[in-house]
Amino acid sequence: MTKRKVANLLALAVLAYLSRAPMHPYELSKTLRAHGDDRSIKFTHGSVYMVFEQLAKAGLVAEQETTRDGQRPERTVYGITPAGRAELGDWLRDLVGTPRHEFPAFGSALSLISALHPDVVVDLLRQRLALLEEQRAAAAALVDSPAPHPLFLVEEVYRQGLLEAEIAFVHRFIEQITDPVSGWGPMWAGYHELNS
Amino acid sequence: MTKRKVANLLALAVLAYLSRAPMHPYELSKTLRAHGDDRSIKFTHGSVYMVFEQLAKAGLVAEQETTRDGQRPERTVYGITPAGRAELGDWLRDLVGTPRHEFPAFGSALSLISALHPDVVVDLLRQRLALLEEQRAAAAALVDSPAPHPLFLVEEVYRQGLLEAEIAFVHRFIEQITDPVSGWGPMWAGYHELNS
DNA sequence: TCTATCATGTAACCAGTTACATGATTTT
DNA sequence: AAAATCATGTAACTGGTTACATGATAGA
Repeated sequence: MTKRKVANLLALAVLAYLSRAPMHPYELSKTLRAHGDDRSIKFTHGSVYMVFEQLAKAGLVAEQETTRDGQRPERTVYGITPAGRAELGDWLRDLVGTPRHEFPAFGSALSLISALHPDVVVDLLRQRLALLEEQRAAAAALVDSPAPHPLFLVEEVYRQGLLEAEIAFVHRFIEQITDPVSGWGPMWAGYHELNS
Repeated sequence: MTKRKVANLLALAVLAYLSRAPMHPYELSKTLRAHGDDRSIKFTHGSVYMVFEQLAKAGLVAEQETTRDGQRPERTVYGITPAGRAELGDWLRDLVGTPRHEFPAFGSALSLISALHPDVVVDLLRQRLALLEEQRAAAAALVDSPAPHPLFLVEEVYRQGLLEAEIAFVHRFIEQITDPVSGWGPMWAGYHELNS
């Protein structure tokens, strides 16, 4: 996997949309939000412009025309280049075919969690559980809503699966701490006294 | 959740370790790797120095002494401040108690996957499955290895849960595409012809 | 007509990664 | 004694976020 000229996943979305039709950055920004792509890709208004610039510099998109509508600012329309099309395909295949190590924040927190007292951890986990269950309900509503084709919601289904797994994990974790006979609580609390 | 002065999760780990004993950046870097924290937190040698600087600027750690060992470069030892201790606790509680929306790369790819032909998608998913199963085996080996206390592996257990969920999802997705009677393959392929 | 919001873009700042630098050990 | 690796740090580049700017509609 040799380094991509533009690594940001927003760039992947830009290439994907431009492979359908040329657009100017603002329009793309709107389209992304309209399609709910902000659920799966992180971007802001400003970053869209940045990505266009980077893609242009890398030769993956090219300025196509500059139009003006009344006295509004000029709009620069970009189209995808053949190199851009190739990159789009290659990148997508890479992402789908090869899992990469990621760093979810909750995992990081777990690795340092012994710095908290077990009693507060249990409280926090219960709170998390409640919030996760809310998210689960929201995701379920989305997935069950009428859609053009379930393929367009497949990413939500994936999230749901992850959510479900996290909920199960938090449940088990709470039990491991609080189990009255073999729970980690006392040992953890003791260890906690020692330092702090 | 008012904005943190230093947002990088590496900073959280630094605070956690310094809450035990003062250290200099290089030593901390080594300690983190020795503890396998690089599985849950992304950092490089260089970023550790950066984070110390940021933390110092924010008043969460403070330079404590500057020592020199033979003709090696000077080492600057930092200690956590009371403000740092407070930030550590607050931040951890926030991370554990409140789930935040994240953007796994596979999810982003899924949201754009219709740009690929369904046949290659199935191939790629099968490849992914094989790699995921390897990771699962590796994670299982880790979790089953003898450890001081399972609490120190709780983060790996979490990862395992996510992995398991992803494997299940990929399985189902493959079936949805390839099912001979109601599979999405043909429709998807047709739609794909239209543009490109 | 005033205010709010939309449409479009630029610029400044900050954080993170990579590469570089250099003396000290250890290995061959 | 040469080569490799460790120990420690700095600097340059680059990417991403936030804030700012400004004319145009639309709503009150």
